[in-house]
Amino acid sequence: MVRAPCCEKMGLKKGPWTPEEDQILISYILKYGHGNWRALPKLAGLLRCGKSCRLRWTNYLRPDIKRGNFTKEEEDTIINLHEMLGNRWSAIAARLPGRTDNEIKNVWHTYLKKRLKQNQPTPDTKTQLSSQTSKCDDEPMSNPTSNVMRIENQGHAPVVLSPQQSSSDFTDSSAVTSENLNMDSSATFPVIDESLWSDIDILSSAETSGMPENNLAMAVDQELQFLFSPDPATLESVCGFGLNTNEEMDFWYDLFMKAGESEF
DNA sequence: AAGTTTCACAACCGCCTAGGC
DNA sequence: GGCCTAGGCGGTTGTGAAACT
Repeated sequence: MVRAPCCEKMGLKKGPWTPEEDQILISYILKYGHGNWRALPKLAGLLRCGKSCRLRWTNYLRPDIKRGNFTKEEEDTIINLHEMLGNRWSAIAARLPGRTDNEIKNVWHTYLKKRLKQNQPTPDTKTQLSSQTSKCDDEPMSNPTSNVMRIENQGHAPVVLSPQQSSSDFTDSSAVTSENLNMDSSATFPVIDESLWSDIDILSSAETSGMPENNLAMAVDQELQFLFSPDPATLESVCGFGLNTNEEMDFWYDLFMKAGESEF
């Protein structure tokens, strides 16, 4: 892919924004909106690239942004969500109204990570928990095997998201706090690996391409056994908490029917 | 008081993906 | 189907302020 020339080469300004630039950007967006970020700076009369304008707006100028220190509740929420989601800052930000992914990321790196380290268990207890901790501090602590854990919490039970869904799909839900998460922060959930969805895509296309039902059932069976190992009870618990939408319910129901319900 | 280090956060960079053509 | 672009995301850097020596 051919990259657009950087701002400086285009004679565009970089670095901190001035109050005048802010004012121009705000008044333009309030008047005309931001349909096309690339065209916006030109139309607004700013010597900035569209990307810079977008970042300035989304991270700083947006009227719904909450400025000021994070409350204890917000910090706990970030910690809980980070434990579940890892470094998916935008997903975390979607659950904290008025906070941006950039702000949350900064708070995490400068403060919360250290706070967590201070509260970290002693080496003994650490050994016991070793199966739940990852090599990297920034990786989800309850996610020992997968690259990305696609489990999100929608009020009560965690939701397993398909790749077509994002946390922003749930922005209508109220802000998540450690209280209304309604969960034990030490609770761990079976991990859904990102590869699950691609595997299921493959199986789905096999289905539509007319793979014999028995073969398909076996393939799905094996896939699920593998993905949800170590034991079928784990899978059962996955079904129990993961199916919060009718679509998901139907999807998994179909899948399990084909795989042979008795197995689970 | 001056120099150095650490902290906090805004901004940038580069990669990825969806969607249009 | 392949190319291109815009927008989104996470990682990293730059810089001013605060704290420390």
